[in-house]
Amino acid sequence: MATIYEVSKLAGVSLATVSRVINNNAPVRQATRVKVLDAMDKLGYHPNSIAQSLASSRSNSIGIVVSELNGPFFGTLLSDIEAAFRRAGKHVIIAAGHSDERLEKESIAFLKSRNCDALILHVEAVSDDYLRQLNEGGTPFVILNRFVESMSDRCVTLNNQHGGYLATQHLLRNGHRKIGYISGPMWKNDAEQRYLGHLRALAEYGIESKSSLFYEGDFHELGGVKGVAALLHADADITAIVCANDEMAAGAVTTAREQGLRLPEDLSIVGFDNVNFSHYMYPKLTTIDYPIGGMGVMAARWVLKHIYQQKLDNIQTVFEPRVIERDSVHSI
Amino acid sequence: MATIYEVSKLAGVSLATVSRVINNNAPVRQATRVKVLDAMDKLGYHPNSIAQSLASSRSNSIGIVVSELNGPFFGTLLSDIEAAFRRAGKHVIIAAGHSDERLEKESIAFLKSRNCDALILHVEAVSDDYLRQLNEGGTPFVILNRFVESMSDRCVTLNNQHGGYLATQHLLRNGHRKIGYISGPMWKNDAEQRYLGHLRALAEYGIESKSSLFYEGDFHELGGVKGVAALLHADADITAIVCANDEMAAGAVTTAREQGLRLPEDLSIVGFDNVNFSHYMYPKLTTIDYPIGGMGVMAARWVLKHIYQQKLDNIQTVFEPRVIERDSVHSI
DNA sequence: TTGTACGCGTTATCAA
DNA sequence: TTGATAACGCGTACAA
Repeated sequence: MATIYEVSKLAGVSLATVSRVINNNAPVRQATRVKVLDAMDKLGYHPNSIAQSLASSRSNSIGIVVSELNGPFFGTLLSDIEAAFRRAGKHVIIAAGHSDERLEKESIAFLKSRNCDALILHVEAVSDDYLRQLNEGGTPFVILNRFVESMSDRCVTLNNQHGGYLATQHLLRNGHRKIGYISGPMWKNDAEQRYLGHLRALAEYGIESKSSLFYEGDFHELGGVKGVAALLHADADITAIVCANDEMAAGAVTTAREQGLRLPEDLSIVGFDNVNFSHYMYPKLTTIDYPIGGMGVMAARWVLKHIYQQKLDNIQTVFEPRVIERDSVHSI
Repeated sequence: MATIYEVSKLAGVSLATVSRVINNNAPVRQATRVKVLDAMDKLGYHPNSIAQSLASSRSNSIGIVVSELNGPFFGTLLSDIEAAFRRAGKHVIIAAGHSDERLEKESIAFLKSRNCDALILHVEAVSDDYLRQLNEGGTPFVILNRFVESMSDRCVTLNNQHGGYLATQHLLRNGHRKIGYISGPMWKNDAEQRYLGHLRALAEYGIESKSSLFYEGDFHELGGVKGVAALLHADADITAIVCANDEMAAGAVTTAREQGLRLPEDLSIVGFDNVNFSHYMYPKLTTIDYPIGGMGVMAARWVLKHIYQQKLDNIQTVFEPRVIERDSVHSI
């Protein structure tokens, strides 16, 4: 690999000048610039990004922590984040936290040890206190899908509560009154918020919530499977169920059908997230759109703006969910 | 951030000794080691991986190129690769090639400029010649899902042809004789191989292929949608269709049902890949398992063994597909 | 078993 | 507008 030194020799200029044309951050006479560019071309020169990093104490890399790398939800998130940074010549280093406190901390430590210029965190298990402490640590970060008081400007969140509200309201408007709810793990903030929204919609219609209509799942298929079973068992005349995410909705749909119910005639179901497979389901799932890709891009823009001084404005931190009407809700 | 220099001062030893205990690649007296470890602890020292890289001309990072970051297929691939490297203290840098020649080349250039120690490539658009040429370029790489003659030991592939064979054979064994085929883009190697396998199974049963039973799709949902429409239009008494991947199968299922067909009674469908949503479908999709996660891990092991000198054996380069029987095939 | 000294390929400061 | 030259933080011969 050719170095900046060889380029400078071939072009007959100094190291410094070559560096200047590479970064074009200082005036260089056009003729000189051309000479340098030519030399770089002839030698097939590419800057060594490691050396650049060491000298500039900047790695041009951004660390991302997500819960899982697979799964439809994080796939679109990562895809959009990667694209945004790639355009800017930055690269992402990705680590999986698996919703586990130890692993999340390990991931963050790992990324920091990689000298990331910034982090984008979708973490669920670590405490707010931990994050506040991390905040003192030098490496700046943005938080996805979670609101921490003292760093509100760096939290990109969905209005989860409103999403939960919309899901239930949609059912209510379609005439349903006996509505089951399959929740995510209540220790997760988004799960709690969605449920709160559900309760609010119910309250608006003067319906009181009953514990027999609630099931706490795991945000995975199995939670949906067990959830319908439990709900149907406890209260056979439920006409609709809202699932706090699409994966559980998938499990719910399958199980309900296996129990002999016609969907959506006998049971309406609405999901949450609008992941890519939700319209491969049968019936196609009515769900709440979670614009995760856009939120990822916004997090990326925050980093680009505040860490790399790009001139960007309109950093939006709160996103609104909306209903995606498909075929899994029956009007009664 | 504390540096190795401060540690050496505090511990009262030389830089070299500190380096030795960090990498523990040279004898250090136990007492000395303890002193150094203590000093590192007191200072909260963490090695600067960038400086390590520059000095050792090794980045401990592996570049991965996949077609898409989202989508169920690549998600599990990336997840397993990341986990494997993470355990070894390496990290991955991921880039999307989008099945486009220019983007694939750009991605590779980008990763090389990041000084990756090795690359794992799932590329479809670049030519074999390009890969052979890349092979001269210094950065070693492993190829996924593609066989290039002169570098066979570094190609981790699925026996796609056998997969195509199995899919059709399964249908044949269930009594189907009029079988449609929705292919991926024939310029893609795996699409071609799968189709060849299909033809071979047909031939074994003495059935000749008809062009009216073939449709070239795009490996996406839309291909399945258009595919069934075309196939059913051309030949109304088809009893089964094999789709060259699960996404197309999803589109096929939906469209067939919209055309009033009962599945699987009126039309059997088999997919390929066994992506995670294939059992969220209705009917649950019978498909061919593509052990993509395991193949990714194997690629990672190759890198660990050959680039990082880990003592690993049993590098398997050819994987075998198998039938996953679910509910989308009807026996006649 | 330990220390010295140089090199890795850049950036950045200061003069010129 | 350009050129010396000192960092950047660490690995690694080579010497002791």
